[in-house]
Amino acid sequence: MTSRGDGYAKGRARRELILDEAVRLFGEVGYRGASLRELAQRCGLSHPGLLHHVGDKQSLLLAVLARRDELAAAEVGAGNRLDALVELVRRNADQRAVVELFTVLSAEATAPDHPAHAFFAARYRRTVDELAAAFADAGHPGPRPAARRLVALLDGLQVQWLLEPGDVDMAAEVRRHLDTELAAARAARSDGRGHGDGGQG
Amino acid sequence: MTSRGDGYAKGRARRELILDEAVRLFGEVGYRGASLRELAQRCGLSHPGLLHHVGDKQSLLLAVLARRDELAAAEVGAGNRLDALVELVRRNADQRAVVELFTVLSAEATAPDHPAHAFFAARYRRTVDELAAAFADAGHPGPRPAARRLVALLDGLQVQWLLEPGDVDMAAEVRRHLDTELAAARAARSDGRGHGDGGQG
DNA sequence: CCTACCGATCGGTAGG
DNA sequence: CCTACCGATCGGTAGG
Repeated sequence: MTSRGDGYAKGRARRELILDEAVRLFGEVGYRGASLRELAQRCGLSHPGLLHHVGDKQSLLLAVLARRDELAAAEVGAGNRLDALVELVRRNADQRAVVELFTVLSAEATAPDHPAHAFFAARYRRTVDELAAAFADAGHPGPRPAARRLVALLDGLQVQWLLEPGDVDMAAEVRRHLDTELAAARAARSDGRGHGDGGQG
Repeated sequence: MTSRGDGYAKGRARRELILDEAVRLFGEVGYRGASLRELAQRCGLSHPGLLHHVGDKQSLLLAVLARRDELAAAEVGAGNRLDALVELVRRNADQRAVVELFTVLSAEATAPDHPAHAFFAARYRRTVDELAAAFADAGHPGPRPAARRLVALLDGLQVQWLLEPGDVDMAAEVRRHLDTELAAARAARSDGRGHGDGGQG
C-alpha cells in the first residue's frame, strides 16, 4: 500500500535531513573543507546516494543557503523592521549551527570565484536596502550608511559570540546600538541640522 | 665570497617572500582550501622545498598571522588609541589581501579545533581589553560592550567592503560610529543618568 | 540507493 | 633545495 504520495513525502523528508546536516557541516568546516563522504555518513547513506538527492556540491550549498533564508523570512513577524531584527538575533543565539553557517560562508564567499559569491552579494544588497528604508522611516539623516553599520555590527558580533558565547549578548548589543544611533538622529534633527519634516527622507 | 651572513640573509628574504604569498593564498581560499603545492609554485619552488622553510602547514599559518600583527603594531603611532584605529582602518583599505586574510581566517577559526582558534581567541581578548581601556579613558559609561561593538563593526565592515569595495568607506563609517558613541556617552553623563555596563563583556 | 571505480590532489617523508 | 614516493581523500560517474 505504498502510495506515490508517501514515496514523494519520504524523499522530501530525506532531503530536509540532508539540508539540516549540511548546515552543520558547512558551518563547521566551510564549503571547501566539507566533503560529501563525511556528509553522507552523517546522513546514513553512501556518497553516491547523497549525490542522487542533491545533484552536486555547489547545488547543495545554494539549496542550503536559500532554505535557511526561507525559514528565517517565515519566522519574522509583522511590525517595525528594526525591532524584528533584534528578535531575529535573539533567536539566532539558540541556533549556533546557523550562525556558524552564515559567518563562515559569508567570509569564504568574498572570493569572487566562490560558488556562493553572487548569493551573498545579492543578499547584502537586499538587507542593506531594507534596513536603510527602516532607518529612513525612523527619520535617520544617513539611512544607508546606518544600515551598513548595523549589518556590520551583526556580522561582527557573531564572530565574537562564536568564539566566546558566554561573553557576548548579541541581542542586547544590537539593541544598545540602535538606541544610540536613533538618539543621535533625533538630536541632529532637533538641532536644526536635520530635516524636521517628520522623517520623509 | 658568499659569506655565512649572506646565506642567512638570503634565507630570511626567501622566508619573507613565502609569508607574503601565504597571506594572499590563505586570504583567497582559507587555511583548509590552501595547498602547499599551489603556494610553492607561486614562490617558484617545489613543495618539499617550501616545507623545508616553514616546517608544516600549521606552523606556516601561525607564522603568517603573527607576522602580520607584528607589522600592524609597528605601524601604529602614538596618541589616542581610538584615533589610531581609524588610521589603521584607512591603511587597511589599501591592503585587500590582509583584510581578506583576517576576515576569512577569523571566521574559519571559530571552529574549536581550527589551528588558529587559540590565536584568534587571544587576539580578540587583547583587542577588546585595549579598546575598553580607551573608551574608559574617554569617559564612556559601558567601555567593554562599546569595545565589543567597535570590534564587531570593524569585522563586519570588512566583509561588506570585500564584496563591494567601491560602496563602503570603512574609515568613514568607523569615524561616524565613534562620534555617535562618544556623543551618547557625553549626553548620558550630563544627564546624570550614567548607567553601568550591565555586567556584559 | 548501492558497489566499484575514475583521475586528481592532498600533506608529509625518504634520501640525497 | 630537488625527484620520487607514501597513504589518504577528494568530487563525480558507470552501471545496475
